[in-house]
Amino acid sequence: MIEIEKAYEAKKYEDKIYEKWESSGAFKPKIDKKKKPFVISMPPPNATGVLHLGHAVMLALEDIMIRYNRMQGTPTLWIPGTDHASIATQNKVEQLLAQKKITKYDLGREEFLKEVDKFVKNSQVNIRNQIRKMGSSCDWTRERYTLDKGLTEAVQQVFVKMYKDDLIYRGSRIVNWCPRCESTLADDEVDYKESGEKLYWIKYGPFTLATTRPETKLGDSAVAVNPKDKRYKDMIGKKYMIKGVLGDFEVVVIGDESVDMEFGSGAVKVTPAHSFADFEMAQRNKSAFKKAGINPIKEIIDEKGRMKDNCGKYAGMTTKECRRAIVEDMKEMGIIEKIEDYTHNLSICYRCGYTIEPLISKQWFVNVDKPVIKDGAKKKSIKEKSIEVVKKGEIEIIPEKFNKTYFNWMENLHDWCISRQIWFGHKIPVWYKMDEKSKKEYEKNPEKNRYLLNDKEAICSIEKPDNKNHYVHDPDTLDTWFSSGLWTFSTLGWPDKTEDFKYFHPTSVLETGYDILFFWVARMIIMTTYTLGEIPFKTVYLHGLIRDKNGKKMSKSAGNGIDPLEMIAKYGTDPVRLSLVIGGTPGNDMCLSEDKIEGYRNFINKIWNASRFALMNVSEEDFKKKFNPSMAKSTADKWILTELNSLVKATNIDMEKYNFSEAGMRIYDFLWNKYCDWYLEISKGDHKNPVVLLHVLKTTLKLLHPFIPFVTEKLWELMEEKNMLISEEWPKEDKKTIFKKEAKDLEEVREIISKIRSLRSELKVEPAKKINAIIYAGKQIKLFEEKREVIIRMARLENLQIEEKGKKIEGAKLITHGSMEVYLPLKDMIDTEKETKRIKEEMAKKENIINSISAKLSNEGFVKNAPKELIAREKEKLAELKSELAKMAQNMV
RNA sequence: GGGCGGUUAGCUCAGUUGGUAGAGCGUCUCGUUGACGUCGAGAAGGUCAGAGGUUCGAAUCCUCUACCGCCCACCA
Repeated sequence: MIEIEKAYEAKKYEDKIYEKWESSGAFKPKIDKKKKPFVISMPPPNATGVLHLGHAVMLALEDIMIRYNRMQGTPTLWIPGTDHASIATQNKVEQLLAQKKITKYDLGREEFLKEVDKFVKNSQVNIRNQIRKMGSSCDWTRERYTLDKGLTEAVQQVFVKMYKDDLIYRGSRIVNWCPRCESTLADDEVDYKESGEKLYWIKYGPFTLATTRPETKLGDSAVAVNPKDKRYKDMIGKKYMIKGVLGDFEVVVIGDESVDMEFGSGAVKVTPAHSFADFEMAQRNKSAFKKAGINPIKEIIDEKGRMKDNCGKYAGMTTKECRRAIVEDMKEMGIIEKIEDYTHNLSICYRCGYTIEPLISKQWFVNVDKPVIKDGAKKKSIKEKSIEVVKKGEIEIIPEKFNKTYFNWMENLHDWCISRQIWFGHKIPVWYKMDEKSKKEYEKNPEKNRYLLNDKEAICSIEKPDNKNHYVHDPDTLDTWFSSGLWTFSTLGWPDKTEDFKYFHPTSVLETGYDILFFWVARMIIMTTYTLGEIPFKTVYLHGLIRDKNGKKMSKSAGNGIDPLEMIAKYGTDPVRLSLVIGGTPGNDMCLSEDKIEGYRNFINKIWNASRFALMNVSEEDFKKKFNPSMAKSTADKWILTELNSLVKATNIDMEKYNFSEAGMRIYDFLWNKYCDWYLEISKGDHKNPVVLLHVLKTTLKLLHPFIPFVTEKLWELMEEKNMLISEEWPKEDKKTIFKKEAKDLEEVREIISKIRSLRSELKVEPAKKINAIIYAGKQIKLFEEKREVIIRMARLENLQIEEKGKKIEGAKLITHGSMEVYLPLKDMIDTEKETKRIKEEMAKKENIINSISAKLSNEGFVKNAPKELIAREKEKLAELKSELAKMAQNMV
């Protein structure tokens, strides 16, 4: 007999329990080549900072999978780590420096990177603590960081391999450029924001055309029209002189299908150097430009978003300033016809929100269409291969609906721009040969003198080329997703052929939010199938976004955010985990409120108190007894064991199908509504069986452990178990604990008690008032005799008479259950009028059901086509209802 | 513009091969019964968005409509 506190206090135990797990080595798998391991690479949080709910739900779900598999006896590995998140982190540090009025240029590259490292080290300490707070059972001895030496080597090796395969090339193309970050961005790193702008109608030689960006007129080289457009058809191929604010200039008219005849005047000015659509149009119409002798590319905006020197008096202005000035000048010249309000989508940087400036720049790209992966006689592009592994089912995406999204994205993938003009990140392993003079010149200002990097004299190599020539390292760093694309295998020691790599790769599950399916998941598939020729993971499980109570996105500005750490401090980790898992289905967003967390805190306390009761009722001696099915004595024992067995069975199915919410709910229901409300209550009477009481509880604790590891582990410890629960064996089905007859019997007792309770409540008989009851139990007389004490106590009876059968008892209320009858002599306690009304309503309800079932049974089609079992069940139900209805009439006063 | 998804109790959502609907929270009534008031007992509450179709039978499958949401593309 053990006495514990009345309420569970999470704060007192959680940190200690975590420490105990970690120091015991339970998080570290033992490599056993006879067994297939279960592996998850934790999506590495950005090294920028604090844990939010997105991380919390990720950690909760992954820890559930990990603990479940570990308890199955599978060697289980969960690798934690952090991502350097180049742009995000660099921006963050720049912001911090800005508070001290320092820019990165003040510090210089080297010093700035030292600052970033300091910041990252600090963040990592926080992140580690926060991951621990969530109870995550990951293997810290294998923790990795994308800028680790080993991972950096992996990145360089893959780059070199791609370079040798001619998959990587350096080229001048139009790119998304963020003038604030002064870097390129990948297509999917661009966000769009609706913005109220102006549409300027400009007189343009023989045309009038509409534009939102009059300042780009300085870079125009053509006017495009739709070849089907009768108005302009004859002008295609001709050259025109256009009056401009800096004097006249020449354009050629090109015909392009993409021009919308309905929009504006149907004629578009073309600025290939500063618009994606225009760039593509120029490429499609190369010959027209050539014929006209016009160079399509006229660059007018620089990397800082300012007008270039070729823009005369506008040179040096930002594009915005230039627009204002140029519109004024155009007005003066009388070439502005009208200005309209216009709303459209502005492209902005996903990291800093600054307006994107498309411009032409020399960058490194990955060719996604070049056939390079050998597949039998054929060769496949990385894009094709990545589509194939999902199509063939080698990788399964949960929920399935994201397959389509994935294919759609992959199929439309363009060459991936991987170079970033960011200081923080993996340097591109390319070296440029230069003479001494150029090198000196270059090094004075690498940012500005990039043009000196001659890629015809470039060498791709991890080490600096070692000879007498002068070499300059490529100043750029790689897109952060390049390195995270290697995450599943770079963390396992690749390119070294380590034991870890050989044993644990490919990983089992990749669990993450659907919002980074493209950013990360798709890139891991690309990079891994290309580099290793194998998939990175077998299953992708995508969770949804966490929203607030009203389904709104949580954000700082809206003030509706919930801080997981604050909730943990208030309620404990277990409730936070449960509230993030229950009610969530893969791929769907989920609402979270503090109420919900509080509700699960109550559940945790319920478990604590159920255990408290059990511990108080189990003697020293009983503790030592090992449960076996023959110890089940009473009907209640057999019922709860049968229920437990089906719980175990259903839970296992749910866990295998990744239905964690269902699994959690089912265990919740079992513990609260079956174990506590019935079995435990019954146990307070004559039929106490401490061994079963404890066995059922302990099995339930095991099932709950992946969901709520802390409280279950604490209780396990209190039960004086030697092993920690984290390393216990997961419950299996045991057919010997199925007692069909007894389980059904107890359900009948439960039903009778519920019906008496319900009637008492309907008739407003106070709980304190004890009443008499007579049960005609028929064949079940023995069962009801056995359960006499339970019925009296739980239905709050004074006297209970149990007979096999008997006469009607006049004036007593009748409850029926099957062929059983229960009479409650309540004559004096009832409001007759209300009671008559109630009975009439109930009888009407019953009649309705009877009618619909009879209709069904007299329907030829139903009888012919429905399964026999169903028909039999319906018939039985009908008979029962009819007899109950007949008996109900007796209750009419 | 292209694609995907949603619409079930007051709220948040389950519903697994089609067999007349479930949970949590909230609401109402009652209750200091030997673990728990972070509790217990009981109750009310739904034409499963609308219309049509397939079927003996539809929340579930098909078509259309309405409203909501997301992703992708981005038009000057």
